[in-house]
Amino acid sequence: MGKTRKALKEALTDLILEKGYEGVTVQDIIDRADVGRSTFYAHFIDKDDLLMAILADLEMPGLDPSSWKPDDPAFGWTLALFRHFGSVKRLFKAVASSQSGSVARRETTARLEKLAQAELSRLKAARKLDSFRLETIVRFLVGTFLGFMDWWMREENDHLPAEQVDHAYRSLVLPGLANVLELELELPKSL
Amino acid sequence: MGKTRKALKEALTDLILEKGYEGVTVQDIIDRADVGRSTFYAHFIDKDDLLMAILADLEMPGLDPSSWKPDDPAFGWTLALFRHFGSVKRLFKAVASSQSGSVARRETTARLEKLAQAELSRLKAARKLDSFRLETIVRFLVGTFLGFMDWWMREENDHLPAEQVDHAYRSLVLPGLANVLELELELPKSL
DNA sequence: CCCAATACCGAACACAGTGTTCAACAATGA
DNA sequence: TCATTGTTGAACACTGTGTTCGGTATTGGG
Repeated sequence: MGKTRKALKEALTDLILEKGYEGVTVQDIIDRADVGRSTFYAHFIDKDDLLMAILADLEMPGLDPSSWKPDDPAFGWTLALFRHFGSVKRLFKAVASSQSGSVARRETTARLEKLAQAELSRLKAARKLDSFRLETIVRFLVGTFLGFMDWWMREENDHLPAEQVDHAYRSLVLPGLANVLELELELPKSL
Repeated sequence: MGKTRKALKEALTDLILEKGYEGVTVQDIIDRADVGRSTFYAHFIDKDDLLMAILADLEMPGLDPSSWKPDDPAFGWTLALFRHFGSVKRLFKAVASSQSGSVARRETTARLEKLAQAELSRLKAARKLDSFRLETIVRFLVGTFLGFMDWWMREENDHLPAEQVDHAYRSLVLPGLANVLELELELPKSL
């Protein structure tokens, strides 16, 4: 069941971590995976396609808006999100860090924006917002989230527990949200 | 006075806006600039080098931390910063948008981080912070700033006045800052 | 005005990487 | 067993990079 595919995905994952997505050539990948050149192209259209396949392994199980209850605390799921990405750290670093291919970054951004959008429309406060302001807020939430992820994934910080990252995220991001939504949120202090 | 250099810089600026940095070839540039191939390499090492030269035109005059008074309002200069980048919109889009070459993006980030760092160390509140927390906050400030810039520079939004962008930035970002620094800031409401 | 320094030109080249093709070989399983 | 499916690697055409070099403009100081 896809031994070659798996070998190729692992090879690219490793190589990205070693020298960055741009620096990896198809030759590097097939050498590392010990696979023939034509075999690579039998499985994937190109390097980007392989990257997308790796990205597909980065599912976000359980982070499904349809499972949210109407009276869950606002943005209570950010910790689960950090935890999830933390559990696939290696993959995330290789695939969605700001250094990697921008294809994967866009994909991840799009998924997170859906999540944020769903949450905002769940809160009654969002009704007051026109689509313009709503888009601004969604971008803010997702942009800062990925910013924290990038920071977390750096060598110096990747030992930190998801709880601490989430705490920092909430202390810095949620107050702004509460401000513009005129909403009461539980705000962690102190960092 | 560098007529050829200027032609090359303008050519690349145009071309980035048309098809993105990655998609532009040296051939494209010299065709557009009507310059010989070897002439290009007589002036610049490669495409990245030319990009850096363009970046150098993106100075931030007057945004010099040494000119700040001790009792200026905290982060009072963000509007000036948005105004400045707005005035070189075309250049910024070509050079420092997240779609362009990451070289320039890193440069710009580094410059802004210095600015934020200077401001935080000016505020007494920063003394309470260890370097770890300080770095977190700096990254938050700069990350969000560039996030707002990217958003502003999009086709649909680039008609907005700097004041409105700055207002949105301050409403969303400063509350978080006030929270973790336990600081009183003038917070704009509403978005 | 002259002419030498400097800037520019463009063709040709070596090189690296991409993506395709093809004939042959290997593995597998009904 | 044998047909299917997966794999191999060499050869190829192609695009783009960066260098070299002989020759041609431009230009500014004497």
